[in-house]
This record gives sequence, C-alpha cells and structure tokens, in this order.
Amino acid sequence: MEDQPGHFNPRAVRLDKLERMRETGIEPFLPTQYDVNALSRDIVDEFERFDQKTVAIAGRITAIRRHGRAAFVDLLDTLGRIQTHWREDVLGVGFALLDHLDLGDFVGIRGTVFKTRRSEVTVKAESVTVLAKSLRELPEKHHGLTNIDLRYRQRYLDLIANPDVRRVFEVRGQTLAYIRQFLQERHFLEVETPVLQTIAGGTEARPFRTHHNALGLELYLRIAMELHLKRLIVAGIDRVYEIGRVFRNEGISTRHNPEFSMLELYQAYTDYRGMMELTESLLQGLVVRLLGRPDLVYQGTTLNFTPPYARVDLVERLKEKTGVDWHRVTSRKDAQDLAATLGVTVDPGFDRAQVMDKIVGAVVEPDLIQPTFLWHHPKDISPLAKADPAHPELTERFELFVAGRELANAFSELNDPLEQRRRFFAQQEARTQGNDEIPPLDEDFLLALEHGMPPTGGLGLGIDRLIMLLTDSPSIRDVILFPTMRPLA
RNA sequence: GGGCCAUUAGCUCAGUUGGUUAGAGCAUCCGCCUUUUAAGCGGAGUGUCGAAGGUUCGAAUCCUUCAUGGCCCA
Repeated sequence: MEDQPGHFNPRAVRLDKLERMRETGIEPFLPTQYDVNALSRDIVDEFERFDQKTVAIAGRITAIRRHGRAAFVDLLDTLGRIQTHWREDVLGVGFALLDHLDLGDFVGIRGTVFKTRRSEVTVKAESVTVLAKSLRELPEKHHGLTNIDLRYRQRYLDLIANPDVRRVFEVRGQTLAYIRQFLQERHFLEVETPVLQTIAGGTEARPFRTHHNALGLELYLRIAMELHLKRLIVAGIDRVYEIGRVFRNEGISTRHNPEFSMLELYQAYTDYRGMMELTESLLQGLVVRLLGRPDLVYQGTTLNFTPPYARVDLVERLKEKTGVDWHRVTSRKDAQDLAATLGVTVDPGFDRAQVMDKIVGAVVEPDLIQPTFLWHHPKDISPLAKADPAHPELTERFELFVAGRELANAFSELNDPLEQRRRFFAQQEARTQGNDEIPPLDEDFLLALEHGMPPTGGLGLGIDRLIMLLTDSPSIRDVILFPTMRPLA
C-alpha cells in the first residue's frame, strides 16, 4: 500500500497522512477560525442545559477508539476533555477522515449532546472540520511525561499530558491578579522600571552583563527594583509597586533560577510596621482566596497564615542558638573563626558581613517554619534600611520566613542622603577587596535622595517561592514555565 | 565547584554474574468490530542501549573521558 519503512517512523506516517488528506481536498492548515460556542467542562457540568442541543467545540484529539463504522474520539480543549461519537451513517464520507487523523490533531466538531449507555456526556459529531495537523506524537497516555528534563524543555508537552501542571500556572496567574487587586484597593500605582541598567544595585548579587551597541555601553540586567522605585517615592508617587523579573548571576538549584519574579512595593509615610501589617493582610487574603482557608500543607507541613505572625529578633536568636553576640564579632577573621567553630562552611573569600549572614542562614533560619518575621537586622548587612533609634546598630528591617525559607524582605527605608552615602561608601571597601556582589556607588540615586524622600516603608516579596508554597511544589522549576536550561547541542 | 544517581523504541519502563538475534505496555502499521472509555480481538515489531574511547573471544552490562539532567553538599 505504502512504503514499509514509513510505518515505523511516526513523523513519516503523519506526513504521509497529511498528503493523503490533501489528496481528498482537505487543507489542514488553511482554516483561520472556527466558531466555538461551548467548552468541554461546561457541557459536562451543565449537561441538563446542553442535552440534545447542538454545540460547536474545538480542540486536540487525545484518543481514538474505533468500533468499525463508528468511533469515540476524545477532544481536549482549554477546560478539559470531552468525548465525541463519530458514526459513518451520520457523517457519511466525512467518517473516512478518521483514516487521516492522528492523536494530537486539532478538529472542530458540530453535533448534538447526549449521554452514552455508560452515562458519559458525549457530542454526536454531525460535521467535522480539520483545523490543524500534528506531525509529532504526544506523550504516553497512562504515565504522562515524567522525564524531568523533557518536562522543562518541552513544557507544552508537560502541560498537555499533566493536568496538575496546568493547575500550578493557573494558581500563579490568579496570585498575580490577586496581588494587583489587593494593591489597587490600597491605592498603589503599578509601574515598570528599567531592566537594563548602568549600575545594577538595590541589593547584593552578581549581575548579568550585556552590551548596547549604539551607545557603546556596558549594561547590566537589574538585580532589584529598589533604587528606581524609591526615585518614584521622591517623585511623589506615594504608593508604588512593580511586579517583574530580576536576574542574578548565581547558581541554579531547587530554590534558585537565574531569572525570577519579585514584587517590590513602597509606601510613603509608613515604616516596617506598616509593611508587616500589609504582608500579613496580603498573604492571609491570598491564601484564603485561592485555597478557601488560611492554612496550607507544604511538603507535609501545615502552615498557617493567620496573623499576627511571630517575631524573632535576629541578634537575640543568634545569641540563644550559639552564645555569640553579633556585635562582638568585629573582624573578618573573628567571623571566619566563628563559622569554623559552628561547623558552618563558608567561602574563605567572604567578608565579615557575608560570613555572619551565612551563619544566620545555617543556625537561625531553618527553624522558622510557620510564617515568622525575623527582624532587627544589624546595620552592616542592611545598607538601605533605617537604623532603630533605640538600637543604633540595628535596623528597622524584617525578613519573612516560611518553611525555613526567606519569602519577603522589608524595612523602613533610609531617606537620609548623607547617611546613605556613608553606608554605600562603607560597602565600597568590600567591593575593592573583591566582593563582586557589592554594586558600585550609585551617585544618581543619591542625587535623587538629596531632593528629599518622605519616610517610607518598602517590601520585596519573592513570587516564585510564594507560588511554590501555594502549589506544594518542591522545586522553583515547577513554578516557572520555562526554567533556565543548558542547551542540548 | 564537589559527591551520589540517572540516561535502553515516539512515551513509560524491564533487561539476572559480561554470553545466542535487546524486551513489555502505550503509541504506530494491517485486518475485524456502530454506545466504548487504560475499549476489545488477530497480526506486524520500531533501537547509534546518551557520546567517544578502552578491557574482553564476547559489552546495554566492566573501566575512562565527555554531554545532559536529578538529588545532596558548597
């Protein structure tokens, strides 16, 4: 009948069917539209309304069960699966189309809704339109696509084969919508600030470098939005936020992707306490809206987002855990020695602040399971935060920890331009000594501050980690549609 | 960057101590079947065993290097 070798080459078989389909006058890539008037899940859920009515549906063929002169064909549309029934006595010559169709092809079907003997809601096909041909096979139907590499590289197959994956990204979309609605109700303005920057500042991280040809300019991808959003506070936009991508040139792990999404917001005339209240309201409201209750289970642990969240003083907790007073560790050597004593392995090139941060990460943070504000960070690791007047070496800053991981970071924003200059300047020493996570001094930002910035509370929240909690996902790659991957070739 | 593990058909996976021609299910191809549904019945059997070297009479299996990914550590 046709060439034997083609029988075992799925793509060749499909190309052949495409040709044979064209020989019958059907051009599968010609249609530009199809008048859909019903969706799979609606028809199934509201069968009484649709019973014996004519519908037009469209989607991808996911199963064909042939029964001689009839067949059941499953269709997958954006809401789910629905069964259709094709009969030769109804479709006439149209029934022969089945010989040229494969799993994965798109069709539009007009027909009457009914229930089979086994009570499955089904559309009796009265006309079938080929809307597109698939030249590749879909993943196996029982096990889906489980190869993790392929799931990330060919996410479209993952989404077709694994409904739970679709659910994760629905939650992600709903979360972003909820956050925007929440902030709009509080009169925040959403803005967009530059991704390409001449100085990538606002936090400490190695940036990605790039180049602008026309300007002959070395540029960096942003590592935070902080400094631009604070310029907008100077500008008089008292409540401002951005949701967007930031880029950090660091390792990849189950908790780190080189590009990830952050919410950063700034509100004038409030401080870190206002940010605590906002954080608690936002998270509780979000969890209740999405999950119907204020708690959720993450990797076997129940987490309750009902305020108020516990507060833990960073320096006090460190002292409880280790007997060490942060303020007595004054040199890089002392810090390195302390790390060694505690069995915390740190890079020998780390400066004092980096080592202390690492120690806190190892001995304090893992215990913070329920939503907890770890606060009162020392000034020397918080260069953009206001000092606490009652404790000049500490700052009005907190990080929110959930399940042992940092979810948010907030503080009373430092608005004294002279003090800010001194803090930046103090950092530059570490930079000249080789700490390449310290950004260069940003004169342009200091110029803005010198024009006057009102007292302001600021908050940064990691969107990806939030989605991980909401969807019980163990890896950040499960909540990013196309995570960074090494190319195959 | 280090340790461990994985990579076999389009997909999901077996493959014993190194031993004949590498298997199964789904998918695919041929035939039958007009309410099935992991449809069924009969037949066909797809492959650079991740890549390249090496050991051996003989390698999917043992060794080395590399590639990609995963987990753990840094």
